[in-house]
Amino acid sequence: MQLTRYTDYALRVLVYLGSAESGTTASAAEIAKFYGISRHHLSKVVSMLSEQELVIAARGRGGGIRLSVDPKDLCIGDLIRQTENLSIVECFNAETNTCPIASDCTLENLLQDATKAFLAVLDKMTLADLLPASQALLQIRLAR
Amino acid sequence: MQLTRYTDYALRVLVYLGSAESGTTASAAEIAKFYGISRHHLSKVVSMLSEQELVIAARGRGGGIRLSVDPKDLCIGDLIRQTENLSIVECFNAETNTCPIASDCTLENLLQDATKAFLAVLDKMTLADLLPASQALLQIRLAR
DNA sequence: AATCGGTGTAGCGCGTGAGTTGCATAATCT
DNA sequence: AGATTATGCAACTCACGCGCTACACCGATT
Repeated sequence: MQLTRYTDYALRVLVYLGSAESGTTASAAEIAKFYGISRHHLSKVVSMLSEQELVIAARGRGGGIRLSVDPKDLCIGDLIRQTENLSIVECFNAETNTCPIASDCTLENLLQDATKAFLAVLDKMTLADLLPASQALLQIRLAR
Repeated sequence: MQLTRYTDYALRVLVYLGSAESGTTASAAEIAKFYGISRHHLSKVVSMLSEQELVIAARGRGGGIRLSVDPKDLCIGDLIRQTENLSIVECFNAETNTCPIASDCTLENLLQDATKAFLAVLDKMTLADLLPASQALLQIRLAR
C-alpha cells in the first residue's frame, strides 16, 4: 500500500516551495535537481498542482513556480484526497467491483473506516506544519 | 493508494473459509470460481497464507484448504502487516530513500502516524467480525 | 499401478505507473 | 528580431503487479 509517486512528489514540491520566503519562485529545473529527477517528470507533477490551483506556474524568463495558497491554509488531507485514488480495494467502486459479496460486506466498511482514520490524521495538519523546523531544507538549499 | 490484489484476495479467501462450518475445507478451485479468477492465481494467494500459517492446505484427493486459526483470534491489522508493504512512501525505508531531506522530515512522521491510525482501526477487528451477518455469503455458496 | 482430485510453482504476457526524450510554446531581456 | 530562460505536453521506454497457462508433484481411492 503506497502513495503514488505523483503524490509523493506533489508533497515534496509543496514543501520545497513552502520553505522559501513567501512569494518567491523556484524553477521546475531547480526543484527537480534538488530531488534528483528529470525536469520533465517534475513538470508533470507541477502541472497537476497547477490544475488544482495549489501553485502558480509562470513560463518564460523570470518565470517559475510558487505557492498560490498560504501554507497554513493548505490541508494535507485535502491534498491527498485530490491526488490519490482512495478506493483501496476494488469493491469501493461499483464500476470496478468483481467481488460477489460486495453488497453486504463488513470488510469493505472496515476498510472505509480505516481509510477515514488515515485521512483524519492528515486533516489535522497543514503545509505550514510540515515545513522543516530545523531549517534542514533551507540549509541544503543554501548549500547548493 | 491501494491494497495489493494479493491482500485483497487473502482477505477474501479467509472470509470464504471462515463462513464455512468450523474445520471444513474448500478447494482452491471452488474458491477461485466463487471469486471469478483462475485456480492457479488463487493458489499463489493460498500459498502465501499457508506460509503465514493462517491456513492449512492439504494436497491430494479429499484435500483442500481450511483455516488454521479461530476466526476470533485472527486480527485483521496483523494480517495486513504481514501481507502489505506499509512503507507508503519511499523515505520510510532507508534503503530505497532518495529524498534529500528524509533525515529530518515532519511529513514522514505525519504519514507514519496516519498509517498507524489506519492500522489501529484494523486492529480492533478480527476475522470473526467480518463474517457475513446476513448470511449473504452462505446463501451465495449454497446457491452454487 | 492407474486414476482422480487436489496443491505448488515456473514462466509468460499484458496493462499501467513511472520516468525519459524531444519538441512546442511562452515570456523577458538585449 | 533573436537569444535566453522558462513551462507544457505528446510519445516513448521500462519495470513491475497481476493474472494466466502448463506442467510438476502429491495423496486417496480403486
